[in-house]
Amino acid sequence: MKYWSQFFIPTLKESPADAEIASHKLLVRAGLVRKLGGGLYTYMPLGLRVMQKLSQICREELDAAGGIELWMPHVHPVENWEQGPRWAAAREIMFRTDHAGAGKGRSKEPEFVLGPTHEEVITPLVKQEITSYRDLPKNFYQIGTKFRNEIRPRYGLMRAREFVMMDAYSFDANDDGAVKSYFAMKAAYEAFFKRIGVTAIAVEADTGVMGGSFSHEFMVPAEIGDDDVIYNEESGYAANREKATSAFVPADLAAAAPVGVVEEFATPGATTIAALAAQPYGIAGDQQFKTLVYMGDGKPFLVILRGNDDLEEAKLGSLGFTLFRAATPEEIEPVLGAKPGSLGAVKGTTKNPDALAGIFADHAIRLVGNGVTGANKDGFHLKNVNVTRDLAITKFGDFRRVRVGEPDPKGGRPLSVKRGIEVGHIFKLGTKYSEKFGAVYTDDAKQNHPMVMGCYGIGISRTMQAVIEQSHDADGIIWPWAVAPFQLIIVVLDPSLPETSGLAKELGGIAEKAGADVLIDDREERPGIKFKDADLIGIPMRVVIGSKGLKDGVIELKIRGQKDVQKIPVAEAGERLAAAIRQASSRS
RNA sequence: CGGGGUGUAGCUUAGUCUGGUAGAGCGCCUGGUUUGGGACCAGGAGGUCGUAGGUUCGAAUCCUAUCGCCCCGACCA
Repeated sequence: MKYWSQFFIPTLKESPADAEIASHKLLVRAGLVRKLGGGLYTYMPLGLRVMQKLSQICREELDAAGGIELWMPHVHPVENWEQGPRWAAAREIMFRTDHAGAGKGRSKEPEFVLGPTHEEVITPLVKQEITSYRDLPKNFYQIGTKFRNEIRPRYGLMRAREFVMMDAYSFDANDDGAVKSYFAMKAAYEAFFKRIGVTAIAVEADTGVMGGSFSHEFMVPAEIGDDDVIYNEESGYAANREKATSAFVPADLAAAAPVGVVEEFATPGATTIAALAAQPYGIAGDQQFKTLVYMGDGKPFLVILRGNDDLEEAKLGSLGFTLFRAATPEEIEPVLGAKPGSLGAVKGTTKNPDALAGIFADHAIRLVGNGVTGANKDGFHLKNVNVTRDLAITKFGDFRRVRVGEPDPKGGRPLSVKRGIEVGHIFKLGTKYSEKFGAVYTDDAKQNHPMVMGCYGIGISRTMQAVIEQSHDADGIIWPWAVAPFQLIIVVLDPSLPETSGLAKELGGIAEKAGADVLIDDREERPGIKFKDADLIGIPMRVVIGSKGLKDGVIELKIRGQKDVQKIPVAEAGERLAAAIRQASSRS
């Protein structure tokens, strides 16, 4: 039981100037957080209580799923990262210590980094501690601070430089076990989000810099989300746009027969798909091949798409390059022999084919069959280019961005899109890290194998904001019961009177016994301020004790977000309140 | 890192174009009247106008540099 006057809940009437979205404004207005700098926040007493509740529920669900909690350092020797598989890609977002040596009597200071996640720490630890199949599987987790020097922090806690995350790492003897661990975690995540009263849907996701073989993200549907979820409600298909695919290209599509010899024609000034589609050429986008040049680990490679399709850049991650980016015109010309706008991949037209790391084609170009592409000669294109005869494709793959309305891959129904906030992510990693760090075990036939890993994250602080984004109204936050900083607020309208303050204390005690965290607003403020504040900070259950009500022998009980107010005789108040609390607790 | 915007009291801001005593609301302090949905009256404290240079008789205002913050893009839990 806390008294408002002795606690610290600095609420604000006005929204801070630097907040744009509802949840960010409410975080600040309700006194949950205060900003130190971009992406750096103090969790104020009320916000900390929510974080602690989220952490505890997360802990309980992971423990139930077999997780083992530990605590790893946030400061990592840089060597761990240099040894790991993703240093090149991850270093950009990592905070690093000064490497200078002066002043401490050493020729060179050791270099440290602040941990953005902990694969590079847990894997060497497990290598050291676990060597036998008898000790597998194991799933370790921690709940703590993560550091990422985000280029652009955003929306309060939504993308912060320092944030609180649960991260878990599973180690299995074989792939079947790893799949089992993965789906046990998926179930634990679903239980967690259900308990905290948040709608979060699991969607197929790209594995990104983390690597690994498959992955799901947990998305809270919200307009302000950073991600597009492509889905069909009926079939149950849901995927991040980066990963989403469609049945747009039939799997059994036959290869198109050639229609004639490849022929060069002049296209002065026409350097875009649209320009070729216009007069005088009139070549529709779906009759063109689009040739893009990328650099993969320093070597150029080509991506061929249907003319009117867009590249989904994240899908290039499946090609296995550690780092890739679009090539610059200066890099393109020596390889292909032309500037962007006249590029193609027809055999014999590339200036320096040996420089290429590969030619990768999206399946959809098979729909083009015979089409037009750049001649690798500025101002010229080729027609009658046949996919199988004329293009030396290294590998076909899914590289195009899906479009809304295309048939979903599960049932052929039209795909839709909505925005989502990524609050959790699970990866089946495979042996990427265990091989790099030598985390092997010996099986019952004395054979050594790398452990098969999975890794899992829930953004606890981001989830707190996602809850607000999903659950608020014009007056303020509406906390789900399980994560509310306090579940019951007792508003004492005349706190100086012994009968009101005495009754508040008595009812508060009863409510606590029934399982609620209780806040008593005992401030000497006008009623309006107290009601507004109670709504703003979003306490789910409210009792009002005032001398007016006591004259009639009643107190009031109201549920946040509902309109009706129950008047309850003082004599029944304790019992009725306890019952209401038990009911609310059991529902959450 | 590219593009756009912005920095004035604890908070929200006016004033900047067109240089001339820095103004308001909220909050805070004192006194009074109030007291069931962000009260009212009277009085008061609080600002080197992000920072550093420059132009000028004179700079919040014009110029240059620099830093912070916000938004859009590429990345992430």
